[in-house]
Amino acid sequence: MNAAPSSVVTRFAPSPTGFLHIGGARTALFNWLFARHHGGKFRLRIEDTDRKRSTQEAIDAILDGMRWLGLDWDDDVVFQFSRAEHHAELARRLLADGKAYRCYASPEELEEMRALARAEGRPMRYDGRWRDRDPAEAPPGVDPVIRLKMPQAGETEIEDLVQGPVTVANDQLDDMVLLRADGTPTYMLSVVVDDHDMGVTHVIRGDDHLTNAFRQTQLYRALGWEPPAFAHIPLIHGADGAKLSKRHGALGVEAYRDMGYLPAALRNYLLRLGWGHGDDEIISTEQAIGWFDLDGVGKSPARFDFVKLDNLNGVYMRETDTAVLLDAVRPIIEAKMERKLSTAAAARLERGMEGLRARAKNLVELAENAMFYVIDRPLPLNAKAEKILKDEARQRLGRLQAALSVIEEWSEPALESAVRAFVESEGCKLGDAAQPLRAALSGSNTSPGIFEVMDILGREECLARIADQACTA
RNA sequence: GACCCCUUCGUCUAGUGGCCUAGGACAUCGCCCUUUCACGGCGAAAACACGGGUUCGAGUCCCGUAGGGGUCGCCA
Repeated sequence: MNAAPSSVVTRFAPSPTGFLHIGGARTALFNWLFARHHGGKFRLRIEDTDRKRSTQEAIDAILDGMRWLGLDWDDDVVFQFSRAEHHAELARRLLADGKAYRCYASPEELEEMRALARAEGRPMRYDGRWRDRDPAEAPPGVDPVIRLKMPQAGETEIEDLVQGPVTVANDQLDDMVLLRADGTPTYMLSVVVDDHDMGVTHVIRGDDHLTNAFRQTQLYRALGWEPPAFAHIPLIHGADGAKLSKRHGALGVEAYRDMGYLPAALRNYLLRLGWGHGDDEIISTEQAIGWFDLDGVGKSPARFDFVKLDNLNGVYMRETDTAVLLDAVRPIIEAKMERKLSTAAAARLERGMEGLRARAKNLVELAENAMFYVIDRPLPLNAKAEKILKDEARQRLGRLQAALSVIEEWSEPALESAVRAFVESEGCKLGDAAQPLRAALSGSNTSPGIFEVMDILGREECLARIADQACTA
């Protein structure tokens, strides 16, 4: 299980109590990038020691989210719970070595301790009452927890790769629980042992773990191990600067997928949240791997901005192959229609993709904008189209229908010159013909270029759609 | 409350003592392109939290204040 000490090993270690949320996704991305940049390993560990809250659905959601984001991991996924016996064993070893002790304080006692500390304005810590007490004084019938004997004087310093040197006085750190009364290991013990056993060299995680790093450093030392390098990245905040909540976008990555975002765009966005490389904004994954480093990570929390994500996603939409887009958008369309696309409709969709993708900022919007290519007549008109199709416009459409029906070659240039000639003869502006045409053909006031639309729809369908709206009286 | 951390345009950021008259991007506003909507082009407005030092010189270093965040579980 040990990796060569010289090469970089990072890990992402979510607890499967919910989906892979956006903050976790960024943490995973940074770990992945750092490992790939150094040609090291990126490993995945599921911290499922909380049996009451861990679920298989959450595990699946996290794995799916990682795959969707394109963050592949090395080696097998480690399930922390499966290693519990090993963790417990190390706690007992610490006990035998005199580096840990049994504590018989009841939950009620601890609560009193906290209440008292709060009342006196002191930090709320366990007072170490069983640290040096004779085990013979143990109350009968109480299962003890095992606590680590933390140093009581001096200070602990960590050289954080993002935060810089951070020091805390050891009297701020209480004797943490290693093994619960029921004999199961706590998170603090499990992370340290697993990170060590997995050969993790760099622990890159959220800022909320910074204070844990001090206690974990002491545990490493008690165990006789060298602590890994730490990098605590700032948390992501909501648009209003407050902690990210669901309302702010603290959603699972699958929610972003369902909203029509492209994984490459989300990756780019997340990368730029708290990390920068000069003036670069659009950064490919290859470039990100080449450029990523920890000292480019900022120290202050960043706010999540959907508007910028939308813009970035639009950029990626325009750069993505139409074939890829087609595959992604087709199921969305078929779900909307509740049936499969006919061959003819699929062909139109394919041809229309180029013009469509430039106008959509996400896949959902792309699907919506593409609907007119695949639905059957008569087309429903939206309010704007309805407004365009006044009597005058409908009559003009009737005359245009006649002009178009005799056209020899149904191609973009031929269509354009035919419409322009028609406009000439009508003595109106191009828009006076193009907009009614657009409304009749797409059922909306916006669409890709009208001649492109006509070409893709084909003569028969166009003429029929125009006839549906035209007034020949 | 205690401890730790943070603070450049509305937002993400560049900036590591003189290159800063503080740069880029998104958003906003104007103009151009244009059959619509996007895209694109050009331009505008917009920030060093505040107060003290240090220095010939500070956005960059130090101290304080204010504001924000994180942590204080037999959760992870």
